[in-house]
Amino acid sequence: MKRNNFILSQFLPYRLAVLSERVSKRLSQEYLEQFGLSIPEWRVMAHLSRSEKVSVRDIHINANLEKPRVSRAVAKLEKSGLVEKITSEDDHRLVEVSLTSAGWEMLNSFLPQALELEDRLLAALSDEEVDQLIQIIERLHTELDKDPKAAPRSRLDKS
Amino acid sequence: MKRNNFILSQFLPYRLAVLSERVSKRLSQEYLEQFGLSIPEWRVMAHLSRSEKVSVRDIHINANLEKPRVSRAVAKLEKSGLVEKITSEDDHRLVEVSLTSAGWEMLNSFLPQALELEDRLLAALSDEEVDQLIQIIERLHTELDKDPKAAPRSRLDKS
DNA sequence: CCAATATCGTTTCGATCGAAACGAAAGTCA
DNA sequence: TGACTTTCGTTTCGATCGAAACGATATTGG
Repeated sequence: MKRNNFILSQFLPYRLAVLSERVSKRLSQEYLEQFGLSIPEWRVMAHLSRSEKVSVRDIHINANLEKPRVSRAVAKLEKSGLVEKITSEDDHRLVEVSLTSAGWEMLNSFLPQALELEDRLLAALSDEEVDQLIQIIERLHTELDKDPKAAPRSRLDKS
Repeated sequence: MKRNNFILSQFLPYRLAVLSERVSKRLSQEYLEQFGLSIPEWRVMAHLSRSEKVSVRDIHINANLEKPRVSRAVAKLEKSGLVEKITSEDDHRLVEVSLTSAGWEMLNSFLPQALELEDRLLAALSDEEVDQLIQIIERLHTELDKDPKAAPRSRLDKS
């Protein structure tokens, strides 16, 4: 019956989860209201903003979504006309996903809002703190990379 | 068809989500394997480590879990004998949730592991960086507090 | 006192989840 | 070539999710 001094609200994994959920919820509220998109659907759209003719697997890797989630999100986006699916000529297993013009309209309308929300958040930090945050996140990932039991990190764009 | 320069992997909400999910997954792997607990169940246990005779509502507020999740987690924990539910004498609507001795055993066995995993992560950072991270998280929350459309923050323990 | 309202925890319901199985298509290698 | 393996995207299946409705209890206000 030993009493412990563990404090959930000061526990790093919990802290990260709470902040992340709060930020995500705030953002998803917008694209849900305005475009009826779910989180996986938004991720797919956001990823497509940089790449055309992308496979499901590519989205899976780069948008941190499990394969079934991508498959379902893409299917829904296709149904609502934001995205187009074409089976690749070269490899009939592959599907080439790309934005339709309606998809581009959605992004052109929403990306500025997304960036504005990010800016508003980051405005709470000094320039140095922003750098620190990014560096800290990177360090934590690097530490996880060493842990064989941690999920491998999706190859993130290094810029 | 305007091309945009939005980069998902550099977008703060996404960055936070990816890191948080990776950390959570790594940790939950352990308590799932060792004790068969889900994330909500672990959160309930962790919160109970500091408080006895807690209501469902209290857990809901302090462990960042929706009411149905708490209700289900507590029911499952009761079934597996880690937790006890007693309807309050004073207010028959209230349920007093508390740890059983088996529950304490679980925590005594697992909390050190949880803290060790946290330590391993934080070892990647200097002491200053740890402080910075905590301060940055706090600042971002404070910024969200100003946003009327953001979910209100669970009253977190201020220490 | 009693009606109206508020609060607590559970349950319902339709939606979403991911691990695993799957069929289809390519790649490998003897 | 032809069996075997690998890869791709989808689908199945049982589990979990949260918004809303719910019954039960407590509180409020006239």
